[in-house]
Amino acid sequence: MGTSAPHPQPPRRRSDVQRNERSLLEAAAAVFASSGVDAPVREIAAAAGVGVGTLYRHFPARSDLVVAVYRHQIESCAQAGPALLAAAPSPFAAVLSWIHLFVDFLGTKHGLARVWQGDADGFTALHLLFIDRLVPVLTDLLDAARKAEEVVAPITAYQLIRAVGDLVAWTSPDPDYDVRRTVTLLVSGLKQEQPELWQPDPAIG
Amino acid sequence: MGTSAPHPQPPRRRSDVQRNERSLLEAAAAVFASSGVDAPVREIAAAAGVGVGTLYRHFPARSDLVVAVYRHQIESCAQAGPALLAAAPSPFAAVLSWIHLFVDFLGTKHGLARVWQGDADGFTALHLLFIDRLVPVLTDLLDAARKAEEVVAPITAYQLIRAVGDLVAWTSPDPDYDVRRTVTLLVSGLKQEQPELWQPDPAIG
DNA sequence: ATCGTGAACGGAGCGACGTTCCGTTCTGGC
DNA sequence: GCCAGAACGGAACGTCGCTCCGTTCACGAT
Repeated sequence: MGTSAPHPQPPRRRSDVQRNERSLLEAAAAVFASSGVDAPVREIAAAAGVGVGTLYRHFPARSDLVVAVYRHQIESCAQAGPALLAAAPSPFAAVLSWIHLFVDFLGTKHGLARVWQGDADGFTALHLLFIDRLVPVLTDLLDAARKAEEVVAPITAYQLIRAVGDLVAWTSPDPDYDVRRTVTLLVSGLKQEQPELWQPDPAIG
Repeated sequence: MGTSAPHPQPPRRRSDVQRNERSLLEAAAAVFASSGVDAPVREIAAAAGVGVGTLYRHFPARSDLVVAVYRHQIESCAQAGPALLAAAPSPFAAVLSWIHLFVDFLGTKHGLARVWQGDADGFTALHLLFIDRLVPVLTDLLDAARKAEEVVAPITAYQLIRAVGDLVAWTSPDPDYDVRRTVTLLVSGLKQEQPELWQPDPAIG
């Protein structure tokens, strides 16, 4: 890492390209909000007044479009990490708060988590963005909480954030189920020495 | 055979109906194992040497077919509950073991959890079977662990089992992620008094 | 054995979807 | 004004879940 190319902007950007990309982003934001991130591609293209071909040229994978739409929200979530750590009464409280910030972000987008790791190869742009931006933030929070001896479970930030993502993925209006409570349960497990798994002796049958 | 009908079956069952149902179940089991529970309906029907119409007549919803295939496994999982409670060194160990039994069951069927609550109305046969059979079992385990003061978090069996289901839903070959570890983390949270959520004062900005 | 009938079958067909492909349009430099 | 080539757009293809209805066939009555 060193003198990385500052801004290798290619020669120019045609005006219609920029206009269409803007239209697509606005349309996608609207459609995502009303119909969820699983909305049909055609619907988004139509809302943008654009052909599906154009949509695919700008955003080859659905997750590319999703990250483009939500990038700034993810960014502000990432930036909230250090701030929370500074303001919270304890590192653990910061971890818990930040995770819930993340949950609120994911929860408001129906089915977002279904995208964030939906691909079989798990190599979507969303996945990458999460790992690049969010995992380091959570790692710092966890390290601080560990240093304060509030967290003892040997779990990586990646494991934790992915678990939360999975939990929130299925957000549905079930009155008997509260994701936030579950997430709190998960996070509170960090305070516990992880128990060994007792297994029945198969020989006893 | 003898008087092999202790249960007064309704009028009668045509032989071809029974034959086709058997074929479908066997084919479904094979296809589920090789291609996951999301396998195309046509593939299952073809493997059974049957038309899709027949498949749908026997199993109107995909989850009906799934429960038919896995019913006995779910059943044995349910029956393992009390046994584990009796044999384990502590009620909490029994809870943890039973949950992992459940995880192993779900984990081996790719995408099973995607079905178990896939419907928008969440009213699938699979959902019902889980609630009817598994939730009571886990409730007993949790009660025992609470009585032993090993579990203090106010979480219902339904919430816990659903959380586990959500976690396992996305089982994918990610070397950096281990569902079992996450589940253990979740369960170990049961030992903790649930923390209050600290929230930053929005006035501070 | 045969026959009639209604339940059971099966696969063509429909609509929705993701994705591709290529003839057409239009931008921007000359 | 002109043109090369980038960008467009939507028809088209393959796949999927699910339905619908003409055909087949099991089985009790005869």
